[in-house]
Amino acid sequence: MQVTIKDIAKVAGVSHTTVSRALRGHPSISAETTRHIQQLAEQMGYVPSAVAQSLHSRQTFTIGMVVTTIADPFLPQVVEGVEKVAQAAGYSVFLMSSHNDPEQELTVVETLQRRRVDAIIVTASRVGSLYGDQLERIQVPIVLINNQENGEFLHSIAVDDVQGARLATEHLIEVGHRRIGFVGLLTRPKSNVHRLLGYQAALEKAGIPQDPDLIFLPPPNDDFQCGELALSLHLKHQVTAVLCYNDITAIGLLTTCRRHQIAVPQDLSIVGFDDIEAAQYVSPPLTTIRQPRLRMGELAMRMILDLLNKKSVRDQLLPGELIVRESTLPIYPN
Amino acid sequence: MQVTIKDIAKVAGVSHTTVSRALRGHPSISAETTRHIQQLAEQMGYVPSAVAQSLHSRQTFTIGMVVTTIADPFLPQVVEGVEKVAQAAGYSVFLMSSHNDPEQELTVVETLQRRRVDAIIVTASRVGSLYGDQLERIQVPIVLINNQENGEFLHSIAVDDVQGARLATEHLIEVGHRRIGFVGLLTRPKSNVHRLLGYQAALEKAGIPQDPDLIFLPPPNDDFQCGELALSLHLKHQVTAVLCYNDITAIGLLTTCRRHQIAVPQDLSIVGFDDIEAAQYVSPPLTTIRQPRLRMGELAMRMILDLLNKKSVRDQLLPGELIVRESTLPIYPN
DNA sequence: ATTATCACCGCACACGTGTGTGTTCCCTCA
DNA sequence: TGAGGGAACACACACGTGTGCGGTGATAAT
Repeated sequence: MQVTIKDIAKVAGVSHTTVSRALRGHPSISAETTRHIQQLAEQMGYVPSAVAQSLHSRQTFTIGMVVTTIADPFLPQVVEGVEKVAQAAGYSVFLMSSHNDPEQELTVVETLQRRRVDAIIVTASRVGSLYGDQLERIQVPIVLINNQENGEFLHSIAVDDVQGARLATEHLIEVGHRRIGFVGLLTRPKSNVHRLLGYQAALEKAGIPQDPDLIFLPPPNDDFQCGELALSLHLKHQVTAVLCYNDITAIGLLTTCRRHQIAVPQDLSIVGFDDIEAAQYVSPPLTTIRQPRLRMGELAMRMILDLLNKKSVRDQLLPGELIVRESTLPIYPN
Repeated sequence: MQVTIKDIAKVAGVSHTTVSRALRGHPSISAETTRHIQQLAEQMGYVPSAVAQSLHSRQTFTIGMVVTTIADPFLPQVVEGVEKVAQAAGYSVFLMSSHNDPEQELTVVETLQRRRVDAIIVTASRVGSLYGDQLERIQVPIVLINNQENGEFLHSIAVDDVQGARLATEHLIEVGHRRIGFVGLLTRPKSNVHRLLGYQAALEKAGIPQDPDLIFLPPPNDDFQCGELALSLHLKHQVTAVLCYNDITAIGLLTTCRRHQIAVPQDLSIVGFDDIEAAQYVSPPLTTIRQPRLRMGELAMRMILDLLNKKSVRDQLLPGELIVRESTLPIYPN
């Protein structure tokens, strides 16, 4: 059984009110009594109940972090950033997985309501169209990270997919490629379109005619398998370089290339997106667009804190960063 | 402002007691009233307060999941398993990082006490010697996953490091290797020793004399860098195969080999431990010992549930599984 | 000596929910 | 017709903490 302020009060021979005030340093309690009670609390191993405090103060100092699955290699760093800032500010994080299952998503939202979280962060979900109605009912701030729907009524932090994809494509053009393929993923509708737009913008700016055959949208599938299927871009359409929707897809393509004796980057250059951990470990190490995952998590939580303090915030669109490794090579090395 | 049972009571013209009972289907409330109130609750968007319920019932249906950092590639799957079982059982998970910082570890433990979590799961920490005293004070069940200290008073789930390392070493011996190196990590004292024991047991069983020079314990460092440093085993001591403490270390070694034009597996065979995601993506794909991470998380949470139900539980030592990929090769291919 | 001032502390209630113990009303049966 | 009983609900309190307000005693001011 846990020690309460009443227990301390009984031992100290005062009311629980006095104990409460002494522990919080209230000025109307004499210095001596305060010291005595604090010492007593220490001795008795008193730990205040956040539950009772929450009931009274109507804040829980908890936030809900909703992910599809924490096993997605993109997410751990984001969560790390969120947790870091949250902990420093005295908040704790409920981690909840939705698994892209509509029923579980509803359960998650309902659970967060029951738990009276002070705010919610949602990553890479199709929130907005699916269970946006549910979310609007909730009275707490919500921040979306890389969401796949336009929810204007909510706050968001996202990477600039257009700029990132353009940067990657420009890199390929710069080193001499002209037949450049794009591998998209239909499971991420919004950012897929944006990355495609960035790819096209770079081509257009360079005066390279667009060829619809070079845009490959595999049927919804495992990200890795989508990359494997994309080999046809090289075999059928003779592209010399490919921009993949993300690193997993790029690694899938990379793996298939090895199996088919296609040398990367000599025969085919490959660029990914995200810069997950594994990107630097594959061989050849993957050229990619880095998303500042840790910072995105930190920013999301900072935004939450601002919202809770009634400060005004504005949505953030963060630039991607080109990380040149060894999976891309000038087509005509000089 | 959230709807409470009192609000419903006012609208329905009954006491809040009746509302409470109606919503829980108490038999002493008439069927008609029950139906009416439940319908009213639905309409008014009532969501019960877990905070108030916790205060009354003295259970929070939350558990604390303590990790060093969620960015460790070993952990996401474990957390996934925990969260999955927890959610199905109506529990929510607080994710807390300790960052191997003693001060933060204390903060974390104190926070979990304040939050009145029903149980705690700790992964791969030096718990027991460091802040074990703190943990013993807590009255809730604690389960450790792959802990690095012997805390006999606590419950644990761990992979069989001895068996796993023996399995890996036997594999190398079986394909013809006799000069086999071992790369350990001093940052994980307990499992490091166990894996070393497994390695030695396999050598002994095969009648291969032990050579202290082949056991390499790099100074505490980044796991990846430890792998890089281990190249000396090959350069100085002519080993033909190396068992690395974990996959990150193995990948570090792999990367350095590529840089030094050492062909893997032709010149050097490498075995890792853990089977993290990246292991299958590197080239050559890494032969390793798989830890059933998802299942370990599930088992940990199931054990928690059993403990909360006063069932007796026993510690689990799970076998590792040899995953043969392409980083190991017979020394004399036939 | 009476009142004002002040330091210090306790009473009572609130937060939202759940439960033991009444309490009321109606019906039944001797 | 009165007692007994049961159905249906309300009262009051508890969980642990925090706070407005009022009270007590001592000292200072008039």
